[in-house]
Amino acid sequence: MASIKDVAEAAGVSTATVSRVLSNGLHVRPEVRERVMAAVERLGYRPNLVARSLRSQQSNTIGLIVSDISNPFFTAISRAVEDSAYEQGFSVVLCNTDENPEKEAIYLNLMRDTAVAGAIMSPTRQTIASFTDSNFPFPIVIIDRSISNGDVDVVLLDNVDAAYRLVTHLVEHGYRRIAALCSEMSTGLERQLGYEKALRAHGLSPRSEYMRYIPPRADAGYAATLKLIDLAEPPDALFTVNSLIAEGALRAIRERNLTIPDDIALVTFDETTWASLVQPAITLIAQPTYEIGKTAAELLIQRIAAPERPTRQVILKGQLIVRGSSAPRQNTGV
Amino acid sequence: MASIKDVAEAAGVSTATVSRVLSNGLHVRPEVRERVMAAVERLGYRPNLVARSLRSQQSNTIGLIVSDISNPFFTAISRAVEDSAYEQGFSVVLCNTDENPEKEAIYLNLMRDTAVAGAIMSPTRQTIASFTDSNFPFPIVIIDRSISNGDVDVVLLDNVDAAYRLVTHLVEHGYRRIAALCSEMSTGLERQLGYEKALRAHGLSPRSEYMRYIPPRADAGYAATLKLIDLAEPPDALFTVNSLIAEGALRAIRERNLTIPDDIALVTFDETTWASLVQPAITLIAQPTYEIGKTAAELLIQRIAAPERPTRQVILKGQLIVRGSSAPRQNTGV
DNA sequence: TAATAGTAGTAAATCGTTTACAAAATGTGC
DNA sequence: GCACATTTTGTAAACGATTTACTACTATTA
Repeated sequence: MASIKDVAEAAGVSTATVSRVLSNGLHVRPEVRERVMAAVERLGYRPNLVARSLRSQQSNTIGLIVSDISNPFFTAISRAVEDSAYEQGFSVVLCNTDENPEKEAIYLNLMRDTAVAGAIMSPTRQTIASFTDSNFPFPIVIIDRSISNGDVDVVLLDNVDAAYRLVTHLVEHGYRRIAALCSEMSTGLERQLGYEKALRAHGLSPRSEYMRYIPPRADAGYAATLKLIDLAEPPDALFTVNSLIAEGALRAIRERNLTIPDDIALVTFDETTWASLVQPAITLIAQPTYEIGKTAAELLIQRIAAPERPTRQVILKGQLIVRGSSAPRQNTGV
Repeated sequence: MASIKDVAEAAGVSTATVSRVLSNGLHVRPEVRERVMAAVERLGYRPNLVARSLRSQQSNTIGLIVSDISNPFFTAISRAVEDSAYEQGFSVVLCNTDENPEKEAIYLNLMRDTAVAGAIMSPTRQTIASFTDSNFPFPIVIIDRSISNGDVDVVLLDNVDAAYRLVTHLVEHGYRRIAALCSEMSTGLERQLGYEKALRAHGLSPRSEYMRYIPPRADAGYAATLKLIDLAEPPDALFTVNSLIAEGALRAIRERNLTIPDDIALVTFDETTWASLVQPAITLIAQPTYEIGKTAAELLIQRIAAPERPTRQVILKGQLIVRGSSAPRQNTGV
């Protein structure tokens, strides 16, 4: 494969001149530039990005570190990140952590060792706890989860507000015994906050037996929902904090032959294909996933260009999409 | 950040010795090795992978080039690829082509310029047509689509067989007017072949008005299904070649207030969350997506280690999952 | 004891760029 | 035609690792 040396030789100039022609074209006679370009063309020369990266101490690669790309939320984000990166001439290294801090640490080290230009990540709880901005030798944008200590760029949903609106919607539609399936991620906790705030705002008090912390997985949502249904006084509505938990909940409700929303209403976070296809369709808060990913990529690329600019926290609002799963409660009161 | 030079200095040896300690440990006195390791530890030294890559002319990165990571099929594959890569110490660069040959070419050039160890790709039609194995300076494994010319590693489904079984299942359940929504990808064409083969094997002849070529998108599936439904003699079953088309088909069927399977049966390819959650659930051929991705990654990594080994074509069978959307046809014959 | 083999370590070349600096060429004003 | 500024070009040193060629030392064997 032709190197810059070959091009220089073929054009009868030094490598420095070739480099100048290719980078900015400054301080090069038009005639020489033509000769160089011709040689580049003829030899099919393409700059070696590894060498460039070594010399310039940075690359055009960004890392995307999420818990699981199979989660539709992160799938959409990754698509948005990759699109934006492509537009700006960056490429994306994909990393799944499975919420495992060790895996996460390994990936962060990899980022460092390969001199990435920056990374977008949804950190595990441990990392959030120990986070300080000086940890990393490259810029980072945090998505989805909030970081209390540390001055970083962040893009996330207004979770408290979103949960508040979702639960308020349930109350307004006549539901009173509203149970919640939350995860222990920061996201889940904030949504719990919004849930409780909404209950209180409408004169209802949170009941501990209606509040469960579970891992964000369908099987966990399934198991927890069965337990809720089997309570002496089962809930008349179920609030879940993500689509995987909701999926499990739906399966459990179906298994017990309950009707949505007559026996129990179901609302959740995150728009998915299935949420609009099942009958009744599911009421939910749609996160602007594509926009989150796009914004994160833009923030990152801007910071790469200007490391000293002040950090930004972008808080996006969710969109309440009302569907059949939370239709106004018939007849029965509390 | 500490370099190998700093470590060498700190340990009072040359950089070559440090390198040897870190790579194989050969020809180094235990005492010296200890000193070096201590220095590595103390300085928190981590080898610079860019430098290593430049010197060794290859990296531990592999490319994954697919049409769209949002397609659940490719989401699952990417997860499997990333898992396998992680286990073997490789990282994955994600590329979406949107079936655009130019984007694909840009990505392939990027792979070359960054000296990736290899790539896994689902090529666009144009690339399939012009494919020759000598095209690329790095190993490639093709997934999902078949390549006629060129001696490459390939992992794909036995599409003809899968489609044959799916359509045969419909026929056995009493359906006779079976329409097909195919894409023009090689995958779609092979599935069409299986569809026609199955019809003929059971004494039915393919009807051109029941055969549509459409892009693999939900909106296209929706539009095409409406047209089929509005035919003078509409089909009594619909065979679609992927989950996106099926999604559109389902929405169209719902819009026309038809009942599945009484008015029209629906079968498709690819297991998705929604296919098992809608009622009736959808009969389909589940591709072993995780296995496809895992196998592809393994083939690739093996070839990276041994470039001269003979190529392999791994053909996997799909799994027919029978559900309500193709329940045996009641009363009415043809 | 000398020849030989093997081990331990060093210095320098290499991978392909970019860039600071120096040198050469060109242009300008008088 | 000379001094000086300006533009163009080349030289060589990085970047940070690996690897080769080579030297020096130790141990083994006849």
